Amino acid sequence: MARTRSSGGSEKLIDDKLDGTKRAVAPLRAKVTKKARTSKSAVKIESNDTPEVPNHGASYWLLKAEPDTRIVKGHEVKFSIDDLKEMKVSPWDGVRNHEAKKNMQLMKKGDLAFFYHSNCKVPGIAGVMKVAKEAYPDYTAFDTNAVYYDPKSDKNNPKWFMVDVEYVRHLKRMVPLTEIKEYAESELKDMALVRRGRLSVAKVSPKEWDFILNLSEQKGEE
DNA sequence: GCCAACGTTGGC
DNA sequence: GCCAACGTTGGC
Repeated sequence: MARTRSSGGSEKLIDDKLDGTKRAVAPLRAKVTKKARTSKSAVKIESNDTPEVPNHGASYWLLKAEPDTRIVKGHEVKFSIDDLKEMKVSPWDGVRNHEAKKNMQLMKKGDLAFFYHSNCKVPGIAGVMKVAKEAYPDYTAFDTNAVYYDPKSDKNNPKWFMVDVEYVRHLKRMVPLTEIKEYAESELKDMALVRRGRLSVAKVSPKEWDFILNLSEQKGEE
């Protein structure tokens, strides 16, 4: 389950969230004083009421995609960090698992995510991206010709959602799954990637995030 | 390409 | 609403 390079498609079919969970609080840009734009009736954002999360309220995630071409129902499926780099921004479509979907619906614009390469010679974390658009209906589920068409998803009551992600960077060095597993009983013992291998969209704790970034900076010469 | 782990489906 | 059968994920 992963994003695939989708064949064209009307990207802005539906732009609004349909689940009504809109949250007014923008990711807090640290100390920058928020100037109300033209209107004094603009909502005042006072306090960071999510103090438990560092990095100013942003969260970290991990999303899996398959970088190698594979044929699924007659369609080529493939999406790598290089593809994302080329596209700059892309919808992350094709997630067909409820827990993964739920995680995508929790993503906030500006959150950071690891791009994980799965089902390939060397599975592992290849790069960093950020959430460019929060969850909205996955229109590929409505498209009878799409790989991940789901007849049970109705435009008026969408079953599947996606976010848009934006390329940030490749890691200096890809961090392979084998290496991550070396810490499965220590620093990364609670990591979803380790404990819930099949979940394609998972949360990453700030500590795990930093730990993996550190790994990627070490033994860098390849 | 095998297969373990785990998610989903459907009969009862 | 249990649970066996079935399907899928994804590392190896």
